[in-house]
Formats: sequence, structure tokens, C-alpha cells
Amino acid sequence: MSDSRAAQVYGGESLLFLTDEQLRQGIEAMFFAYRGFTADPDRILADMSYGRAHHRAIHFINRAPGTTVNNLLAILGVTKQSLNRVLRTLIADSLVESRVGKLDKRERHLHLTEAGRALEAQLSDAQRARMRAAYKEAGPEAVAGFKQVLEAMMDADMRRAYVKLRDGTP
Amino acid sequence: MSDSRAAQVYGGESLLFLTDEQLRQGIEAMFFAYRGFTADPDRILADMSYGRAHHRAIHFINRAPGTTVNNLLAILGVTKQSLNRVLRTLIADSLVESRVGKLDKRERHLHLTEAGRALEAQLSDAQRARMRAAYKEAGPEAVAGFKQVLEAMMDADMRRAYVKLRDGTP
DNA sequence: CTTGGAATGTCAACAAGGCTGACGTAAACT
DNA sequence: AGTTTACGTCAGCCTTGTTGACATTCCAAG
Repeated sequence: MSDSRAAQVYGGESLLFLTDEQLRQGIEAMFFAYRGFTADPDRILADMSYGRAHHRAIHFINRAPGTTVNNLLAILGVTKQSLNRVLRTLIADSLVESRVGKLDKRERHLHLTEAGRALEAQLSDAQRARMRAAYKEAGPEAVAGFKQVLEAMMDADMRRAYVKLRDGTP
Repeated sequence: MSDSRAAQVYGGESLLFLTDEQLRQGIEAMFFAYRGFTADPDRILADMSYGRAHHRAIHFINRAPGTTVNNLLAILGVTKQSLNRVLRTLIADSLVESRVGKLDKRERHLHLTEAGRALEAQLSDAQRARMRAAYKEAGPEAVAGFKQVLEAMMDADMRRAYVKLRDGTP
């Protein structure tokens, strides 16, 4: 099981890309690339007293303004207590606004303030710059493959959330 | 800067894949996919009292048996205090062995024990299974693109480390 | 209408795993 | 002999995850 060669030919197509060696390369690529992926925003956030969790919250509030805490919870995949701590500081610092729901007063609808949008843009710009350079270096076909593999790697729930965000939320 | 259309044509090739929207998709794909990427080993480790940090150490010790602490530090990108805490528990639990260097007695060479290799295989199998499914679903060309983009996303240092591991350490 | 349960969000306390800083020891280098 | 390198460790801090307890609000069954 641990050293499946997978060097057979199946349906006329070589399966050499499924060797353990190829898979290991992908695993290590994910590890190193994710570090790069988060490095630039992390540097910016380190100066303020924020962390990656704040970035994630800001990102998704910006993506879906008015989203509820529960909604955000599902997307971020953390406990509400964990998210709450982050939100509390963001609200205290006037980057995020929490509005009591009109229909259901239990819900809180989250919005970025002007300052919040400014920080979001700063973080986003930094992360996109690296992404853009990588895309440019690899080319459009590589990018298509990149997205396909990542999507196939997600848990089913997350995949639904991703696709929903990607295709707009009708 | 924040909403560059990038919809021009450059060198005869469309640059539509470099729009902010495309970049944002890639960013979110990385976020969700990384969660899936770590989910299976995390579940296994949760039962023991280990975490992701232990997994990383075990992975790279297995990849480069006899590596030194300093070496591992550079690859993992953490402080020695942080790594040491992890290594201490792994050594105490007889999953890792630390041997004093023969040429340079200041160095400690790290090896997995039999038990260490068993755990590594268990974690590795779980992670590879997901990777294999994703590769299979996306196909060989997508996988090639996936790796290209990830490699281009890494910091230069990490890219060197990655390539060195990938091509064997001569 | 009331009451009990479900949903939503907040507060408190704890653990993992990053970090810095300081220090000690042994070996290697100059 | 003195300096540098490799490693280990102690102490303390921060972020970010966790569980447990609790308040508020909604809704539906009696």
C-alpha cells in the first residue's frame, strides 16, 4: 500500500503521475507553497497586533458583506468561540461592524467599515501580487490545472462553499 | 492597483487569467484545499496527543534520515525552541532517535525508529490517499500545472529546498 | 398564551504551538 | 586562547484553537 508503483497503463493512459513519489512531491509543494502564500499578509499583520485569523475573517466578510456569524463559522471551520475572540478585537478597533438582524434579532450581520476595507485591500493586494507573479510564471494552462487539483483536494463541504463563492451567491 | 482588469492582450496571448477575480479564486482555492490537505493526518494525530508540528518533523526526518537539527530548522521555518519542544516528545516516545555526529560531535543526527516509521507510514498513507484521488480526478496535465504554480508561489529559499528534496540530495 | 427547546452569540479558562531573550555546554575553528 | 557554531533548556509572551457555562431570542407544541 505504501509503495504502489501505479506504473500500469489504464484505459490507454499512463498512470505514472500517480506514483507515491509524484504524490510526495505534491505534498511537499503544498507545504512550501502555503508558507509563501501566507507570508506577505502575515508580515503586514505582524506589525499591528493581528494574526492570520483576523485576515481570514476580514477576507470573507469582505466577500460576503452582511454575512452572519454562523455563516462565517461554517466557512472558516473554527468554533464560534474562536471566531468571536477575533471579531471582538476587530469590532473594538472599528474595522468590522456588527448589526443586529432585522428579521431575526439573534443574528449579527457583519460588515467592514471604511478602515476595514482599507486593511482588506492592503492585505489582498500583497497576496494577489505574489499570486499574479506565480500565475504569470506558470501560464494560463498551468493555472487551470492548479485550480482543478485544489478543488479536487477539498472536503465536500468546503468544495460546495468554494464553488458557491466562486460562481456568485444567487 | 486593486482592480486591474488585465484584460489586455500581450505578446498575442490573452491575460484574462490574471484578473483580480481569477486571483481571488486561486487564493480561496488554496485556503480551502489546504484544510483538506491537512485534515486526514490531523484526525489521526488528534487521538494521540500530537499535532501538525509533530507530523511535519516526522515527515522531513523520514525524507532525509540523519538530517541535523539545524537542517530541519531551516526546512520547517520555525525556531529551535519550537522544534525542540516537538522533538523532545518524539524522542521521549521513542519515535525519533537523536545520534551524536561522528565527524562533528556538536551535531545531532535524527532518525525515525521502527515505531516512528510506522506512524509516518500511517500519516503518509492517509495524506497520499486524498492526493491520489485529487490527482486522478484532475488528470496528469492538471497535476503538472498544479505543481508549476505551487513552485512559482514559494519563497526563493523554500523553492531551493523543495527542488533539492525533489531531485534527490546529491 | 405559555413554556420548553433550538438557535445564535458572548464570556471564561485551558492547551498547542508559534515567538523572543537569556544562558549553558561542548566541540570546532582560527 | 579566544571566538564561533550547534544544540539544549528555562522562562514568559501571544495567537488561535478547544470545551464548558450562560444569556438572549425565536418558534412551535401544548
